[in-house]
Amino acid sequence: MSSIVICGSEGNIGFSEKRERLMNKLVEGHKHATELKLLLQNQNQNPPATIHHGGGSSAEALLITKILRSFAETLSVLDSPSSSASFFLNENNSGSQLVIAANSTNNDLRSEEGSSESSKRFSSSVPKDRRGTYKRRKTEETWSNVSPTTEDNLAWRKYGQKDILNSKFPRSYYRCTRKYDQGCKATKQVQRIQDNPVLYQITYIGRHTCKETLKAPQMTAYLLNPQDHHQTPPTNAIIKQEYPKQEDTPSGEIIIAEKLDANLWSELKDIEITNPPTYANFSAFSYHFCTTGFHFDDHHHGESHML
DNA sequence: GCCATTTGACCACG
DNA sequence: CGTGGTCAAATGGC
Repeated sequence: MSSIVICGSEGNIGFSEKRERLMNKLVEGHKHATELKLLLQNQNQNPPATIHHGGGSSAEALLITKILRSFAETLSVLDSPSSSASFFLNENNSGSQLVIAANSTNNDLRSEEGSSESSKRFSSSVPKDRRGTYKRRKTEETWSNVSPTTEDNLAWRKYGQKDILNSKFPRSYYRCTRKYDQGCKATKQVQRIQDNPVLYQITYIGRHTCKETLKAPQMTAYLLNPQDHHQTPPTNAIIKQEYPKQEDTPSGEIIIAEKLDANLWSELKDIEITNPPTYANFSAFSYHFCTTGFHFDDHHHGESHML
């Protein structure tokens, strides 16, 4: 199962309710599978020598991995705009993810609703010296995916968080840790999907121009094959992860999902390594659809959003 | 004390 | 003028 393309259908309006129920069921299933997986892991990790990454005896773990992946994929598909987006399975890192090839009319994380919070700290009326004028970049290569985890094994530094209009969850802004070292302009935005808080919509803006070091060498193999660089989004693999915690984690399930995903990843490595062609094909395929020249004109496309 | 995150303020843009 | 993206002082963890 390397790549899946689901070409968007047209307005399935009457389906919203069914879809919601479906999603609930799927989330539930995902949760159960997660628990099962953790159970298995615990069993297998008790023995002193846990040399193997991720733990878990291969057969069961693999199976659960697949199950979880199926859930994640299905959820992502359901959770995606019914318009003209395409979805791809992206296995480059932490478990299963769907890459949504941004289409020209929509690009963002916006979608959600119900805002309102104002936790002002203390209003310091002291005017701050104003930092140099900064330009907001307008056209950058962007791509996004939906994932049960915010983790992607890339080195990011959080530099901001914003409450978004009509969004229940804030959006977090990350930049590459090498921004100042190496002038890397990659950034990403992470936002929890309102109708399905188990999932995060992660939008990457700009690709890494830095040379990163590897944190987990094995991961590199996956991240990208250098050969296809017609448009290589998140090129290099990374090193360290800078955000050990989730943006907002109201319930424990997300954490579980994340933990799980880390393990998923290590297991997926095995899968992929034994199946190099699969990955290669997938990789080329997926990235082929990544967007360039994206505009930050969110305000206009209220209709295209994740439900 | 250093470094990453938080968070209010500032700024670009529609 | 409202909204979202970025900056940098304040804060917190190690």
